[in-house]
Parts: sequence; C-alpha cells; structure tokens
Amino acid sequence: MGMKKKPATIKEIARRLKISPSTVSRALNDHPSIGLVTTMRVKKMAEELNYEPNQTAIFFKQRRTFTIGVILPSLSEPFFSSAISEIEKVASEHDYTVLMGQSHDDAERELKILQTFKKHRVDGILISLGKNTEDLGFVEMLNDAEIPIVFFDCVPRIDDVNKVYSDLSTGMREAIQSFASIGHKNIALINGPENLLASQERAAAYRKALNSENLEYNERYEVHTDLTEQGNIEAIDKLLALSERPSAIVSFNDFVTLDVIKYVRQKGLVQKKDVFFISYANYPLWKYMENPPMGSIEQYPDQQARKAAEILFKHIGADDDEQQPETVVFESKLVLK
Amino acid sequence: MGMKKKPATIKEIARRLKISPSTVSRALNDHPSIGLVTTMRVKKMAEELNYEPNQTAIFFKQRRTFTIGVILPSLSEPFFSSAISEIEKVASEHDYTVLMGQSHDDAERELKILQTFKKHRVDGILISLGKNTEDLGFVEMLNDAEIPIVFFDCVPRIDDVNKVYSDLSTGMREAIQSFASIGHKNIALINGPENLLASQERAAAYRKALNSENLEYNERYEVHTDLTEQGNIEAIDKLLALSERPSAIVSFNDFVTLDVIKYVRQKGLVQKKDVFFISYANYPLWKYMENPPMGSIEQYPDQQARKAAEILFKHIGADDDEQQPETVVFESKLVLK
DNA sequence: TTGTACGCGTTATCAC
DNA sequence: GTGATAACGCGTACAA
Repeated sequence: MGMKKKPATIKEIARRLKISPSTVSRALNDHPSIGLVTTMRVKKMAEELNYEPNQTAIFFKQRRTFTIGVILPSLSEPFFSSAISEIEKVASEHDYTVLMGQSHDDAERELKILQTFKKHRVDGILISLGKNTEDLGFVEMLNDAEIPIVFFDCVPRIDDVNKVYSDLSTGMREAIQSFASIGHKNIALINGPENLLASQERAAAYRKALNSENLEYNERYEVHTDLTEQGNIEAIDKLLALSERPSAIVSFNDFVTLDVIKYVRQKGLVQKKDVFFISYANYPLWKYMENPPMGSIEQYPDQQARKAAEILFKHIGADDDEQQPETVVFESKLVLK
Repeated sequence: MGMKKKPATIKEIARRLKISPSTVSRALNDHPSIGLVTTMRVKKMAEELNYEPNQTAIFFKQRRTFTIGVILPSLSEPFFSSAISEIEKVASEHDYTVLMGQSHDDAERELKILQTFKKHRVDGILISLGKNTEDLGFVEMLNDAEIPIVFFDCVPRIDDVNKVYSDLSTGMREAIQSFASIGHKNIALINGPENLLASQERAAAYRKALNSENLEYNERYEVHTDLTEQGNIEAIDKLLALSERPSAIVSFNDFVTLDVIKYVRQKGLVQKKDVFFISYANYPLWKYMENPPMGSIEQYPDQQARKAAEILFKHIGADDDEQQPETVVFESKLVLK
C-alpha cells in the first residue's frame, strides 16, 4: 500500500542483466537476430520486474497513437449513443481506442475538441457536425496534419471529403406513398427549424415525394417547430386550425410525434383514424405503445457509424494519402409499426 | 493539396531564428526570464510556421496525459449514455479528454480495456463494472501504477476504494409505502437474475420494506426474469397464475415493466385498477404514454456520474496518494407519474 | 537574458 | 548475436 513501484523500463532490465537496452528491446519484440537464451532471460526478467512498455514513449517515437477521436453533438441522444457504441466496437476490432467529445451543437466547442484531438495526435477523426457549424476551415488543418477525417450523419456540403450519411428522401418517398395508397390526399409536414440542413432536406424530399404521387403541394401544410414541446404543439395547432385539416402527417422526428400524439389525443382525435403519423426515427420503443404511430423512417445509426469507422480505418491503414475521398449514402427506410 | 507540411518543431523555430531551442521553449511558455523582444519574435515565427506543441512528447516527458479512461458496460443504454455524457462534461471542465471503452458485461474485455488504458497512461479511471466481473485484481495493478480509480453505479463490495452508487432501498421503501398507503397488501417483485448484485439488493430492500410496512413476505410473490421479453412474460405469468394474485408489482427496471404492461393489457387487465406498477428507472419517456405505470424509482445517473468524476479529479489533482478512499451513496427516489 | 547539456523510454542504424 | 549511438520533441537544471 502506498509503496511507489516505479514502472520498470527497458533500461532497468538491461542494467540488471548487464546487457544493452537495444538487446532488451529486440528480445522483447522477438527480433530474430537475438539468441534464444538471451531472449528468454530478458523475458523472464521483464516478467519479474513487471515490465510494461511505456506507450507514451512509443506513441512519441512512432508518431501513432492507436487512438481515434470521435466528436458527436451529444452522447445521450439515442441516435448518437448507438452510433458511438458501434464505433467503439469497430475501433476495438482494430485494437484502437476511442477518444471522445461532445460538441453540444456549439461550433466553438467543436473546434476546440478538434484541436485537442489534433494535439493528442489521434490517428483519425470521426465527426458528426453540430447544427450550427459553418466554418469548415478545420478540414484543411487536419489535412495538413495528415489526420484522416470521416464525416458521418451530419456532413458538410463540400465534396472532397469522406462522408457517410443517409438519404432522407427515400424514406420520405415511402411514407408519402404509404399515405397515398390508403387514400390520404392532405399530407402535412411538421419540419424542424428552417436553417437546419436536416430540415431543408426533409422539405425538399417532401415536395418531391408529393410530386411523384401527383399530390398538390400546399404551403400551409408545411409548418415548423423549434423542437421544444411548446414548439411542437404550436406546429400541430396550426395544422389543426386549417379549414381543410391534413389527415396524415410526416414529422421531423419521433420526439415531435410523441408530443403531437399526446396533444391530439387530448383534443379527442383518434390516431390512425382521424390522423396518421410517420416520423423520422430517433427512438426505438414504439413497440410498447398502446397506440403507436403508423411508422417511422429508420436511419440506422449503427450501420452508418460502422461504415464511417471502417472507411476511417481504411485511410488510417494506408500509408499513402492519395486515396479518393469516399461518399456512402444509406437509404432511409420506412418501417411500419 | 497533398503537400506534406511537416509540423514545425521548436528546433525548427530555433534554427530559423538562430537561437537555441531552449529559448524558444521558454519563450513559448512565457517564461519570465526571456526578453520581450525575443518572446515576440519567437511567437511570431511560431505563428507563421503554424507551430503546435507535440503533445505526445509532452505526455511522455510530463508523465501525464490529461486523459481519463471510462469503462461502461454499454454506451447505448440510456442510463449509461447520460452518465458518459455528464462525465465528458466534467472532464472538459477540467481540460481533460475522455478515452472510453465498452465492456459489454464481459470481464475479459473489461480487463483488456483496463490494460489498454494503463498502457495509454491515463491519469485516472472511472468504471462501472460489468455484471460478471469477479476478479478485482486490477485494483491492485492500478494502485501500483498509481492510477486513481473511481467505481460508479455497479461497484465492488470491497472497502478501500472510491465508489459512488445509489442505494436502491430508499426508493423501494417509498414504492412499498406508496402501494401500502392506497391499500395494497399483495405486493410482488419481479426481480432480475438471481446472481446479480443488483437483484440481490432489490430483494433485500423489498423484504425490508415489506417488513417496515408490517406486510407479510410471501416467497411466491418474488419471481425472477432473465430480462429478455420472454423471461419478463414468464415472470408475470407466474404471478398472474397465483390464487391470490398480487395487486401491485415492483419490477427490476422500466424495460421489464414495459413488456409486462403490454402483456397484461393483452390479457384484459387494466392498469392502475387491476394492477399497479413501479419499477427502477432506466428509461425517461413515460410522460408520453397514454397509460403509464404508477411511478419509477430514479437513480439519477448523471448526478452519480458527475460526482464520481469529481472525486476522480480530486484524486488526480492531489500529488499525494494518501487520500482516504471515498464512498458516496445517492438515495434512489420514487417519482410518481 | 540566453545557451548547453541532459533526460524522458524506445527503437532504427550501423558497427563489431 | 550484440552493443553503442542517435533520434523522436520537449522541458529544465546548470552554466555563462
């Protein structure tokens, strides 16, 4: 207790065995040129002294840390927590460790974490951008430092980077088709904040899907929420107030739908009768609900995350950095409940 | 593009300025003995060359990595994801970075991660043990390496370690009281696997609480589930089959309750009339449910995690390791819905 | 005020 | 087969 056992070093082993440190190093690494007896002696002594290589020294010398950095807006959201879980799995399969940070959608914080990671000399970075990130200057910074980076989920619009994300339009298309096929004509969208890329994509997908079904786009059917409970309720209220009330609603995500469902229930409307819901999925537990919405559009965060991590490791492995940037798009899919 | 800008070093700056590296080092660290002009010149050059200290070298030299390691059974479970989220916050407040690993309740994997963290020379470790961890030999290993460790949530029974966990009995007591106060006499417990410490604690708390309320303990009211959906249903089925069916049930956790509620609903039983539920909380969304259970016993993972992290940093900060091990117990609390 | 010299632990290179 | 040496980048006693 309290006794300070200084960790044994190669030098110490060498000293005790009266041989040179380099021999010890080679013996420990099973270098072929070292005699069997010496190798054994060294290993035995290493064992005795409880020798453990000092990784920080090795990192320093080898210029590799066997560490990747992962930046996500949040770790407590189900979408990201399953992503990080999968990323950690892939990393551990590659004998890598994960350094992680949360941006909390704050661009400044995001940048700070990136710099920290760079200082820590991570071998690669995975990032899902925060909602407000505008300045992508760090990409060049990391390029210069030769740290490969893969964007995932919330990716930048620029081209020459690795990115993995899901195409929101396929799921939207299925949702609208699904609604149309059971006779809905008045299909609304409760979208998120207008400045969000995620919202813009949903809006575009919505209009396109309506068009494909030969349904008319009605701008009053497209409302926005700031994603607070209050905002969600205001949004649905706008729709309910319309003279020709929509009978089917796609919403920004499952959390919005949860609030909305609760609210319309209070208003006496019956789900899947008076009004039908589909939303982008970020929450997995509909199966327990007495009266779940019609469906959710899945984005498979774990698959996305795995793919992103695999791409990253492909780039980390390659000595040459002249690889083409890679873009992988997953289709979002409607899953009926 | 593709141009390999080697990161500038102190030496490089020194060479260009025709001064010695040590002067540069001191100037960059605002050492008082360096002249203002020199300092300025150095900083300017550093700026120009885009100098960035090589942290791996500094880690190596200073024997500190400004990194803590966090090991959790899983990152995708809500309980742990809010914990890790909070830990990351605390770490970043201390300008620390978080290295993380998932044990997936596999003791071998857990140990491997611990060793990796040790190799990485993390400055401290936070861990919530996996369900099957028996061998605590690593505690001594980390003590020898002088790496402070704080256990959290799932903690070992040994004494001389730092630990933060919640006392399951307080919430159980409130739950049973709550049930008793509205007239329930037949209160059952759907517990988890018997070998789990978490189950044993619930069982003990359950019996003690019954006793406090002068209710008789009936062993047939204590059933077990392996926490699969199938197991959960079998457990409730056993209770429903009893001649004197329990009217109130405490269950291992919210997920069990979700399955059970769904099942009894199918059986035609009405919640909060035919049968009442309370469970240990690991899931936050009851508020959206049409017909939620009576309540949940909260364990506040974020508060626990924060406290654990703070204790860790207290120990990291202290040069001396002769600090007393600290134990903090949070009360679990019944929250009625 | 600045420079010299050394050490942190490891490994690659060259020499014997 | 093994040893000496240098080098990775930085910080810091000690000397000047």
